[in-house]
Amino acid sequence: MGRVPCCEKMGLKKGPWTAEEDLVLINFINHNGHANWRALPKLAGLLRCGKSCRLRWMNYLRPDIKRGNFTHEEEAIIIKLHQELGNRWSVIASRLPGRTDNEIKNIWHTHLKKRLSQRSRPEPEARTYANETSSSEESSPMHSSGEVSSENLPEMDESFWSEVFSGDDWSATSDLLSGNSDSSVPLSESVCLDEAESMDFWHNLFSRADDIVELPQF
DNA sequence: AAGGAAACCAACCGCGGCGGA
DNA sequence: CTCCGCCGCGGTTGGTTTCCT
Repeated sequence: MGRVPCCEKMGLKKGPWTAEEDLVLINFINHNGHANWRALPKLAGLLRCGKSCRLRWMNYLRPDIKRGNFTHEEEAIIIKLHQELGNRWSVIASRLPGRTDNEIKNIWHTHLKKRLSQRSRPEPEARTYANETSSSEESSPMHSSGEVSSENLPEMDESFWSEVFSGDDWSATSDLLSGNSDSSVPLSESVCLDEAESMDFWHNLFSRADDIVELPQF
């Protein structure tokens, strides 16, 4: 008896999501919604458990997610709400539009908790999160919340996609995207994006993927 | 330049709550 | 009323990246 662990079934994939899995999930949800997470991976043709799909969507792929650094205002809200609510991350997240409970939880454990505990002491560290956030806008592209304008992005027309998604050969696509392909220039190299740009690149990409990538037949 | 330590964060696990049968 | 299945939540892990010595 007992609950069957969600990924215990044979053949279900675990670990980091690939770009093509993301696309399949996004396309499926865009077309069909996510009324039933349990059934979704099967219908979408993903070798993932529903839980994993839900987590990926909720924490990373949702279009309304705000990426990038937390502002001081957001941090203050988190601290305040945590004082009021404790570890009720989903409630806290609901008060911060665009932020996920997972993200808030991570920020809390990695920065805010530490900072609060150090508050009574001076901060000798050269590299504190406060320093990062205060300087991020101007100095750190990785953490910048600034937008990468679409004109900076590579043109993603049909030929781009036909190159990236050549038929049903997803592994080749993966190789191309990850730069493992020895037969062509890796995408990451050819477009020379830093991390923040990549993020926007993928957001742009996802928003346009609908028109280009066919859903698996089911 | 290299190796170790610390930081970061995506993803997994397991439990509790809720709703339908 | 009870059981069962699903969803959502919070805690935790582990791989990767960055920093420090």
